[in-house]
Amino acid sequence: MSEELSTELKILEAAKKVFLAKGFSGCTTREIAHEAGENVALVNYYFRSKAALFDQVFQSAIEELMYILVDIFKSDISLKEKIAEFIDREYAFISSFPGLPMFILSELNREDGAQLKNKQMFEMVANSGVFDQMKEAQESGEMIEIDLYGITVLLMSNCHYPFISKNFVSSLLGVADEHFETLMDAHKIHVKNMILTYLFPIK
Amino acid sequence: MSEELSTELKILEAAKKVFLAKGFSGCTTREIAHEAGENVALVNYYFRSKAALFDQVFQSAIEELMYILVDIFKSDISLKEKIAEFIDREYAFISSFPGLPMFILSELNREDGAQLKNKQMFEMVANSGVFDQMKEAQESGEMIEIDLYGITVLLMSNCHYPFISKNFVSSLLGVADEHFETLMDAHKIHVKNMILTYLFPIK
DNA sequence: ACCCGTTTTAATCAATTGTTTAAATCATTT
DNA sequence: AAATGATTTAAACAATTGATTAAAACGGGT
Repeated sequence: MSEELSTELKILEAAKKVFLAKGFSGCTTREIAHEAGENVALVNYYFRSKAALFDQVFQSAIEELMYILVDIFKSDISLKEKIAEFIDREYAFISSFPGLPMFILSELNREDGAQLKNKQMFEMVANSGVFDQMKEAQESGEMIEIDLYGITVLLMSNCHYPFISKNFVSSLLGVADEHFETLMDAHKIHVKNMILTYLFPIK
Repeated sequence: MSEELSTELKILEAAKKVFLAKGFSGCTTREIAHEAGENVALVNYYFRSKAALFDQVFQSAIEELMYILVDIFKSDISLKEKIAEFIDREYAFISSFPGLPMFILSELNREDGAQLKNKQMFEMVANSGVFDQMKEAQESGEMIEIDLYGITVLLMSNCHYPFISKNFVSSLLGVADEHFETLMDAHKIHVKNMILTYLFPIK
């Protein structure tokens, strides 16, 4: 027997779904209320405004995405293992929420749009000792010379973009929806091999 | 002395600028008209509707992005050179229009949004003989086994995403705007090395 | 049964939206 | 200069937007 959600939670869940799919400018409060099966006025009653509700959804989306990073990077494994693990977990996670990367990136691009507030997450990565690990691996020659920006964009590019570009590439190459998951699995293998052998070349 | 643009062109250029920056749902016809310095009614007078104007902007954006691909792939150089050249030209082009990838991807994601109409471009790539070149390079063992999807997503990921994620990564790592171009130049080197050595490993 | 704070509802608000209209202006031809 | 068609303008249209209101319904405590 399914537990009934509170009205506030129903609206929040509906907002997540609708904002993720359509973005802030692409939907209305009425649409969110209808998705939640509640009265329009309740959106403002519980969340003050559309913008405030959006902000709550956005910040939690960011945190969900960053959590994987923090969780892996503070663990007690080698840098190479961390990166391999990150790619695996990132693909698995985004497969469950394919709209998440596009949502975050496009809303960060919107004028007067979402802002990264919670730098706490980044600081947790910084304090995980992973940067020392990087420096060490580079000094020993195990890892190539590459800065934090390069490694970040390299990983994010190859983990996020395949999902972001689904509609584009699929319609360009004529890929059916049911084949997408298989393609993504195959692509992850390529990405892992490519990035790991590039960052950690066999001497 | 600057040549005066026709009203129709002024509106079209303004529409490109505004749509690229804010997307279809993120702007109004009045905003476009104001950017063009023209009366609101002229938008509909020349382009029938906001949607029709958008469609025109979107299709031309797609064509601009695809033109590089066609132009390089039909040229008479080796596959490896084509890929290297593609990365160079893609970075140079997108540096001039940094909003283009995000615009196309996010509008293709929008419900009832933009659709890829012009498959002519893809057919020109298909007819360029580049697929035969791929098959040949793989049979000779010069290139690794990877399908068209894999190679497409690999290239697009590493050429588009760095620009798409500018706001995200910049604010995450605290990168100032004036350093972005330098970072991007450095990143292109990594991307080129990484992709080329992965696809064409030295035996 | 009554009270009282919380939640929910339907109705309404002013502002903004894309689009249309009808009149005014312009440019070209006769 | 008169006439014609194309262009431009200001005004208005109905529909939709985020948000607010006041009254109704609900629920726990006495």
